[in-house]
Amino acid sequence: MNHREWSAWLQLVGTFTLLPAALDSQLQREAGMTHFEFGVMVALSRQPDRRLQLKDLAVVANGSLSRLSHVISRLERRGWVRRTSGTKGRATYADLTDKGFQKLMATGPIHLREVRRLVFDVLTPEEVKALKQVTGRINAGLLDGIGLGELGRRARDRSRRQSC
Amino acid sequence: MNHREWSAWLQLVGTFTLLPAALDSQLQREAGMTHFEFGVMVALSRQPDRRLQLKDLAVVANGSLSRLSHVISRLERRGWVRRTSGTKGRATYADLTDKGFQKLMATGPIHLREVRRLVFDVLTPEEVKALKQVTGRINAGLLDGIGLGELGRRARDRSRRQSC
DNA sequence: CGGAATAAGTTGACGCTTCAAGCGCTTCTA
DNA sequence: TAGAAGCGCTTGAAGCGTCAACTTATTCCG
Repeated sequence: MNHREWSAWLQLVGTFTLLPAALDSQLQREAGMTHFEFGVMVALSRQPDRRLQLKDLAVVANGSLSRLSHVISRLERRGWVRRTSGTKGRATYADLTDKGFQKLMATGPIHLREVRRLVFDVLTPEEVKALKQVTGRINAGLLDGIGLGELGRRARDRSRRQSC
Repeated sequence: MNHREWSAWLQLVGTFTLLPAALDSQLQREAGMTHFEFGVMVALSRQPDRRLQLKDLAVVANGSLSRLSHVISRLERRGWVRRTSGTKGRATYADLTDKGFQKLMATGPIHLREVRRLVFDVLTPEEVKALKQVTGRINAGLLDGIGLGELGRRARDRSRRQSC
């Protein structure tokens, strides 16, 4: 790891330590919700029928199913989301309620203003482009890794089982 | 917020959701420590005498004093760090023990390999340069915000006091 | 000098995330 | 068609972070 890489690494660590903390703190203060919860609600609001199966929601929101289940319970308690037992077997859907949609409409602009202030106001258009490219590549690797990891694990489990 | 910015934002959120999770998970599994704890120990190890006052450690590690106090307690329980009441008044120092240093020597390479795999292996040298530049600018803004906030608060408090 | 403000650090409670275990539908497959 | 395996989801406990309150030492200032 050369000098430039090390210094880039320190900066990256700084960003993913400070930025989520800043966003969470602001959303918590001004809207009583987490950044993750906000992301979940945004994902729901972008669907035509404002609903999504938990399994898919987990992928979109980059979270585990377990985490999502807890989060949906909290959002349900606040009346922003409702669980719906889907018609097909074990599927569970999360529906954004009207109250949840209104909350989102009220919160969105506040949050976006903060994002703009903390991120895009300090970057030139070329830097934005570079940011998108770099994070895109890192994420591809991360998601790839997960995919490979799961497949690998399953394959391993299967072969282990066969060998017994 | 235009289209390119929005897409860059989604990628950035993905990165700071997935990357810390991946790093924490690996460090937890293979070394029984958090990424933040690792960072704290690295910071200590870089000092000539392997010690740092908590207040300064907090700045270096991008964490609150409270968080640090808890973390140091945990590290102390594992024998990797020792608290030392400094000679000057209320200062408290954190000392990296020999055991802690050895642990760090054993863990460092494992972690760095993962960092390389997840981040630098997927980036070209130009992208590394861009990453450093962009995150550097964002962090400057974030720290500035804090700095301004504190200075602002103090100035406000002072002027309020004077006006009474 | 003496009291107020401040700075450094600690603590405990509360909320969120993770991890492991478990439950109940499906879908294979023998 | 019955049993096994897998999937989608839930749950409870344990660990970590944050916040607010508190303690103690220090500095400022009249």
